[in-house]
Amino acid sequence: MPELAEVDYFRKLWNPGLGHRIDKVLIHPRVRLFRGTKTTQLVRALTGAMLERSESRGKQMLFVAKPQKGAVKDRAWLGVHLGMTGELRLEPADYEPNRHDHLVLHQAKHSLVFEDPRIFGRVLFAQSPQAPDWWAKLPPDLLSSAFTVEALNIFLKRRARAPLKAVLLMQERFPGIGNWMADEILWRAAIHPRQPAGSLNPAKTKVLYREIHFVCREALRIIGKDWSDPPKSWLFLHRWKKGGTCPRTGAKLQHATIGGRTTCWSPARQKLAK
DNA sequence: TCCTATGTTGTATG
DNA sequence: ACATACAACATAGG
Repeated sequence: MPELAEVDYFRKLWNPGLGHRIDKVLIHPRVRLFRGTKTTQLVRALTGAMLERSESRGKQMLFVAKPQKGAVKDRAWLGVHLGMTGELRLEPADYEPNRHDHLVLHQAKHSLVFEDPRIFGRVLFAQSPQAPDWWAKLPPDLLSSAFTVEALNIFLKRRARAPLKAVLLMQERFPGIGNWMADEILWRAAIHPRQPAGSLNPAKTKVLYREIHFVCREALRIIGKDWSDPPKSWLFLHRWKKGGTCPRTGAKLQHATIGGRTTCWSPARQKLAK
């Protein structure tokens, strides 16, 4: 389920483990979640290491651990992506992994668990003095100063013929935006999800930019804090309801597959513009 | 049985 | 080379 705010919520669930040693590392025998990484190296480096800090950027998370005394000096960098069904949990110290638990970090007081039934998620790992490229080269955060209206406009022009719904899902420019956030943003901006990305005038581009900011900021504040629901004034709470109506117009919401994903919009509010 | 699911990626096509 | 579209990945639940 995780997009920008949900990812940050899950990241913070592991906060009680920060500042504590990892005594044991358990890996699911089916290592699909670890594709592209050497699990033996990961287990060796993290065992005995002290979990120092974590960050999230878009849908990616990073956990940094300091190896035990006497071991190599390089930090251990653990990358986590939750895919479609991934979750992080905090469990008791003696926790035994279940069927869908792929990574379990045992500590003295807790176990840090990464569960993912569909295995669309991913774990990355590196041991190096500096953050590895897969972390350092991520696109700028949508709330950072590097994400400007100009940057938005350039990207929209390059993806000119694609529907905006599909474009907002592109992580290379909109890290953290997923299916529900894209629908929420377009609904607020009163833009039809099929509107070609290159067809927005400067005023509409600014509106889109503003709503990207609004949804990212408020989602982090509300959902990212404690998984609270956003207010009823958001599309979020209405979009999957049977016979759901637009909280602004009261008209019936519409659904269709756009950009390969089920999309919800309010036809009374979001009209295709020429 | 068939359809759906808050995501990415490899591949085909233009 | 670049942009776009879509099947594939894997599991559970309606």
